[in-house]
Amino acid sequence: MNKRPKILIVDDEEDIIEILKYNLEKENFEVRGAMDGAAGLEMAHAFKPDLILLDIMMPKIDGIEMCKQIKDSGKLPDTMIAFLTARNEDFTHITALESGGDDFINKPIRPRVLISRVKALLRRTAKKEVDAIVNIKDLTIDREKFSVYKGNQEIVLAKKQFELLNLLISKPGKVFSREEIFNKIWGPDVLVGDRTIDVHIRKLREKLGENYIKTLKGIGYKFEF
Amino acid sequence: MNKRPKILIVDDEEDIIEILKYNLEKENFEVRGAMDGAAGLEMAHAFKPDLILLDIMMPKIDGIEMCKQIKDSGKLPDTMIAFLTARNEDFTHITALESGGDDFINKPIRPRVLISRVKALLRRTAKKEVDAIVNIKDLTIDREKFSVYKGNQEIVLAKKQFELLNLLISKPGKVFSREEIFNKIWGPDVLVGDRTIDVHIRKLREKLGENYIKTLKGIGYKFEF
DNA sequence: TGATTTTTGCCAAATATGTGACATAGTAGA
DNA sequence: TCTACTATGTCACATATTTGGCAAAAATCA
Repeated sequence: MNKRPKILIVDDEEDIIEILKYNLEKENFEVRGAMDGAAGLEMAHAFKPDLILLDIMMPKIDGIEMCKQIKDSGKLPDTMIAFLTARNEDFTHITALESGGDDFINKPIRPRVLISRVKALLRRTAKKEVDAIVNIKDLTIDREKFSVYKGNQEIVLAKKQFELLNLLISKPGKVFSREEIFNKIWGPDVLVGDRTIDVHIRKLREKLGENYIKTLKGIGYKFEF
Repeated sequence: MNKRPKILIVDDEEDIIEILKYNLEKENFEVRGAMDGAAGLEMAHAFKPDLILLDIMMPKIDGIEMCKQIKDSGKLPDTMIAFLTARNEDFTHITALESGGDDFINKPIRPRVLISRVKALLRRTAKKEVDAIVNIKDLTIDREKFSVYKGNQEIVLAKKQFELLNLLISKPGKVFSREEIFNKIWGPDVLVGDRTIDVHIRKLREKLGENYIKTLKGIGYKFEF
């Protein structure tokens, strides 16, 4: 890592901020604090931290609301948010994750745990790229050149076949329902029979081999890796 | 949010209803009140609220019973239920959770807290999307990949089996009545024999192992964690 | 114990998908 | 223009898998 990661702590208890700050600075992070949601929001946009540690229960704007505003604004796409919560607040956990938070850390906070969680979260930030060339299993898909290699053997795919493969590997492992496939490849208006997808899948399988595309009956298809 | 969320308050103290109503209406919610469980049930089905605030201690039908009846009927799948409880009633917390409640709000009620909890709960309703990946015991359920892992052993489930498991773990520990399961998985119209669920449960148990799904005779099934 | 409910093994019906043969349309090259 | 070729889509039928159901056995409750 080339620069000191920046962390913003938002909590209405000054003591907590101080303790966290002390521990994190010891690990060479750059730390700032804010004592309520409004101040936190402002500082988030000015300071552009890599990570925000956010207490849920706060006056004025609560942590969840603040998180939502940050995530919705889209202005800090690379900032991770972790909630600080009291134990036994299972419900808030769920809401917190739904608001777009990336993790939560239970109070009372144990410094060791805190540090390792923080580091783990920052590692996640580091890699976030989408590429024109995807390698998966022994396949290489080049979205720009419109070509697919198995090992270094080129496989020529027809357009629909390529689109289909491309869709499936856009989220390897994810199951795509037939409906989703129709909508994404044929568009919502085109009307084709329901055997059509099977046929294309079959042709793909003929060219690629049997061990890439898996059928889940009644559910859809997925690329297996 | 496009429409005014509807809230039903059920409490045997008129004062409480009035105070809550006043505060919630100020926030632009549509509020109704009922003074006992029976009336509450009736109004719940007629009014179809987004959220029910439910006192636990009530004459005739208590709050927990009322909650159970609503959740078991499966007819108001999108209605959240929050209990109003006096502090230090931990034991009721557990029962209340198992009855399917979604949150608790402690009395005495502080309007600020009330409002923010209510908003949080409604946010949950709106964004129906739950986490794609759930970990529980040694199981990992990935809703996107439509797959289940026990440790790192993949277990392949058929659609209905997956749906069933998914329902059960959506509230671990909660007892799902057969009726609720029917309504949620088959929908209110489909007609299948009442041994059908058992059969699917069996197949799930065959695949997962015996220690996950517990039968409560005459009541229903639950996922034990 | 008897009554009720659930589990289980076995099987049948319903459904979804795979496959081969074929129709159509578009395209490139002669 | 014609021909040969390919991509796409369709159909009918074969197959595989899932789902639902019954009845006997087992478990549980009262």
